[in-house]
Amino acid sequence: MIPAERHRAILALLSTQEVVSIHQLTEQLDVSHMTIRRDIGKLEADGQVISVSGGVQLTESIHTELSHDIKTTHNQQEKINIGKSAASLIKPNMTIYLDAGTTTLEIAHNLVDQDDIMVVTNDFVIAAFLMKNSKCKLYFTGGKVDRENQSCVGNKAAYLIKEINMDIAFISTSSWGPKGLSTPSEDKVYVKQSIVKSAKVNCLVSDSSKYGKRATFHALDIGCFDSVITDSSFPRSSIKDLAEQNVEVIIC
Amino acid sequence: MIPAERHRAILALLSTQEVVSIHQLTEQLDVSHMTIRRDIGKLEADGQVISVSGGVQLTESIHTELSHDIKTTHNQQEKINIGKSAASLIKPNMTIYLDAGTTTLEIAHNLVDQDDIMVVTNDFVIAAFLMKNSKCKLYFTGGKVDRENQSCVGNKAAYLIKEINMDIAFISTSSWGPKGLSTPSEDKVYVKQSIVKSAKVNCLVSDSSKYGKRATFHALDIGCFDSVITDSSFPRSSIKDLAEQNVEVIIC
DNA sequence: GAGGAATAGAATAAAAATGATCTTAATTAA
DNA sequence: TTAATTAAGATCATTTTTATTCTATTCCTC
Repeated sequence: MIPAERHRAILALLSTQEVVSIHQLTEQLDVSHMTIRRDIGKLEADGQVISVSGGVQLTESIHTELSHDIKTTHNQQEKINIGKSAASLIKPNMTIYLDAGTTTLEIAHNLVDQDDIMVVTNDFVIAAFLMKNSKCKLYFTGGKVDRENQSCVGNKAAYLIKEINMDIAFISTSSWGPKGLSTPSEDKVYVKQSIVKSAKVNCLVSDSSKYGKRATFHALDIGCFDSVITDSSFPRSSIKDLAEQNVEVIIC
Repeated sequence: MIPAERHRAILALLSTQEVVSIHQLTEQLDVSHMTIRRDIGKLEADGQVISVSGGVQLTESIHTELSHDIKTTHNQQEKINIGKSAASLIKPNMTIYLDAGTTTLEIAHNLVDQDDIMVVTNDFVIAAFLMKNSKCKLYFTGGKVDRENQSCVGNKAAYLIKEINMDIAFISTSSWGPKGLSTPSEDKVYVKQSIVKSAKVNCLVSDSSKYGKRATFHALDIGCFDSVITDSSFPRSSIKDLAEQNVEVIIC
C-alpha cells in the first residue's frame, strides 16, 4: 500500500467515524505508528484533518457539523449488517431512494464504489457522505428542513420524489408493527407515501428494537412493502404475519 | 502494447481507483517499472495525472477537494463586509433566499439571532450552518447535487423556488459584468432565473474581483436586480452604467 | 538492408519512506 | 508521592522508490 492510498484510507475511515485512533490505524493499515504519524502530519499540513491526542479527526466541514450524534451508536452492529444486506440488492444502473435515518446511512457506506447508480435522498448526512465519498449521480429532495433528523420533509419534499421513478426504495422508520409504519410528524407521512408510489420495489430497513412501537401518525400499511430487512432479534412468530401480507422478511 | 495504449490503460484504471501503485501497473501491463515511470512522466507533463510516491493520482480529485477550500479564503474580508451589509436589509418575518456561494454563507453567519425569518437556500453548507446555529424556518431547494459547489441545481431545484414567494433574494455569482450574470453550467441558469421571478427584491452579492469575468451561459440581465452589494474596488465608472438600468450599487 | 529515432530494460546511485528502538512528556493508577 | 501506562517525537539502519545512464531491441524511413 502506497502513501497516497493510506491517506485516502484514513480519510475514508474518518468519513464514517468522526475520530480514528492511531492504534486503530496501525492495525487496519498494518504499518508502524511512526508511519501513521507521518501520514497524519501530511494530511494536517494540507488542512484535511486535525490531529488530536491519540488519533485524528476531520476538519470542520458539513461532515462534522452534520452528525447523528447519539443515534449512531445505538444498535450500531445491527445497522451495519442491515446496511450491508440492503446494499446487496442494488444492481448497476439502478435508481435508488435512501430515506432519512442512520440505518439508511449504513447502506450509503456500502455504495462508495457504485458510481453507476443514481441515489435520491432527503437526508443531509447521507447526501454529504455520498457527495464526498462516491461518484454516483445524486439528487436531493429538498423541502422543509427538519433539524432533529437532519433531513427534508413535507409536501415539497414529496414533490421531487414523485417526479423520479425509482427502482428500489429503502425506507426507514422509528416505529412499526404488523399493521404498518407510524411517525411522530405529519410532514414525514407525505414523504413516505410518495416514495412507495414512485418506487418499483419497496424495502423497509429497521432493526427489531423498533418493532412494536407506535407513533401518532399512521404513515404506511405494512403491505406496501416487498421486503423487510431486520436483525436476528426479530420475533419468529411475526415473520408469518408478514408473509401473509406478501412481505418477505430478511434476517441478518 | 504501444505507449499510447498504456497511457489510456493507466487513465482507465485511475478513473475507477483514484490512486494506482506503480507495482500494480507493472503487473497489470506486464512491463518494467521504468516503462511505467516514463509513461507517468508523460501523463504528468500533460497535466493529466500527478505522480505520488509509489504511484499516480488523478489531478481532478485534488482539484475538487481544494476548490471549496480555496474559495473560502479568497477575498474573505470583502465577503464578510458584504455579508454584514446584506444582512442589514433583512427585516423581521421576511422570507429570504440565499443562493449557493461563500459570499451568501457570510450573510448566513449574520442570521443566527434572527429566528423570526424564513430562509430558502440551495447550498448544503449554508443549510448545515443554519440548521445548527439558528432557529429560523428553513427550506432547502433540493434537485440535482452539484458536488463542486456543494449545492443543488437544475430544474428540480427551480421547482421549489417557484413555489415560494420570497421578499428578498441574495444571488451570488462567479462572473458578471454590465450586461449581466453568466455561469459555467446550464443547470444553474434555471435556478437563478427562477429566483428573480419568485422574489420581490433581488440583490446581487459579489466582490468586485468577479466583475468583468464571463462564463459560458448567460443567466440573468443586470436589469433584473434592484441592487448590487460589492466592495470598494468596484470601478466607479461602472456605477453609472448600472444606475442607468435602475440598479443601485452599494459599496462596503 | 542500412541508418536513425523511439522504446524498453538493466544497473546504479541518490533520495525518500519505513520500522525499530529509545527518550521524553503527559496521563492515570496505586 | 511514585509507579505504570500511553502518547509523541527523535534517530538511524533498512528497505523502497526515484532518477540517471547505458545498452539492446524494435520500428520506421529511405
